[in-house]
Amino acid sequence: MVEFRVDRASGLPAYLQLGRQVREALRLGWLQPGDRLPTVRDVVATSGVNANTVLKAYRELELAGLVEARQGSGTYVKSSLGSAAPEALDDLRAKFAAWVREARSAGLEDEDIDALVRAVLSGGSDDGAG
Amino acid sequence: MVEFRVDRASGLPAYLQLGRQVREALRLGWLQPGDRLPTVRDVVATSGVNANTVLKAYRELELAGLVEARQGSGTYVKSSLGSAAPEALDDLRAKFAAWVREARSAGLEDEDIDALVRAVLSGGSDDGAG
DNA sequence: TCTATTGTTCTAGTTCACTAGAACAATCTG
DNA sequence: CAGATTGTTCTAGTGAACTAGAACAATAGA
Repeated sequence: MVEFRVDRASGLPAYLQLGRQVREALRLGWLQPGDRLPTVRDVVATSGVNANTVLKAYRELELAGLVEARQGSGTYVKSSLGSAAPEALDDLRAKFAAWVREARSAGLEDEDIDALVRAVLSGGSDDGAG
Repeated sequence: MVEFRVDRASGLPAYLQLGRQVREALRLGWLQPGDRLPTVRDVVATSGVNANTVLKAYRELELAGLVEARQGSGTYVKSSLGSAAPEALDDLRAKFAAWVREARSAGLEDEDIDALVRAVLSGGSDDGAG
């Protein structure tokens, strides 16, 4: 079962946060075809957002072909998104977690780590000769 | 000189994107006290956002004590944010870039990498025993 | 002083995210 | 069939983000 976390202070619309979390869960294998998402009313009770907002998120996922809504039953995962083997993901996650630990012990705050990661991922400069 | 990139499709308000980019540049040492930010009109011409939007971003940075606006002259960096040594940052960046390359060669798409990174950074589960 | 540059303020309006509440429709269970 | 559960639709309204355009204020430099 996926647990949604909606951060109202992030500035990102709630329906986008919900959609992103489902997509991430799909990529990491936490959600697989056939799994049921939390009901709209569940999410309303858990996260405090309005039913229409949840519905908007679910509808976009359905338009993308990722989930399927069955009235009276629930919303189910329709197709997967992951492109990597679970073992590879585990291995990479462990290595990245180690890197994070090293960064922390080097004195970096969480925001520093975030900035660094974001710079590499969006910038794409992976050669040290720049 | 910082180059702003405003992605209107990201869902994140433009003024937040601008503010975040300045903060990240401060954390990575790309901006230092005394440096001048692009003028409001520059940003307008470059990114296409409205002057009021740019001003909103700059004003929040000024409220945070990070920059100082001097009418007729420009907006200048007032204080730093980085908590780590430049060499440590370089070293960590190289290591993380290597990890990204490894992830790509393992078949992960950029979105997979993003999901994995986000999960580790926000979840904090860095032990493989979960 | 004069001129260009830059930050600043103001008004007016549009679009989108979100809320609130109610009602309807399909499915499952007994 | 009856009742509970779930997704769905609808109307109305609020507030934030953003746009557009104009004008003002302070600084730097000739």
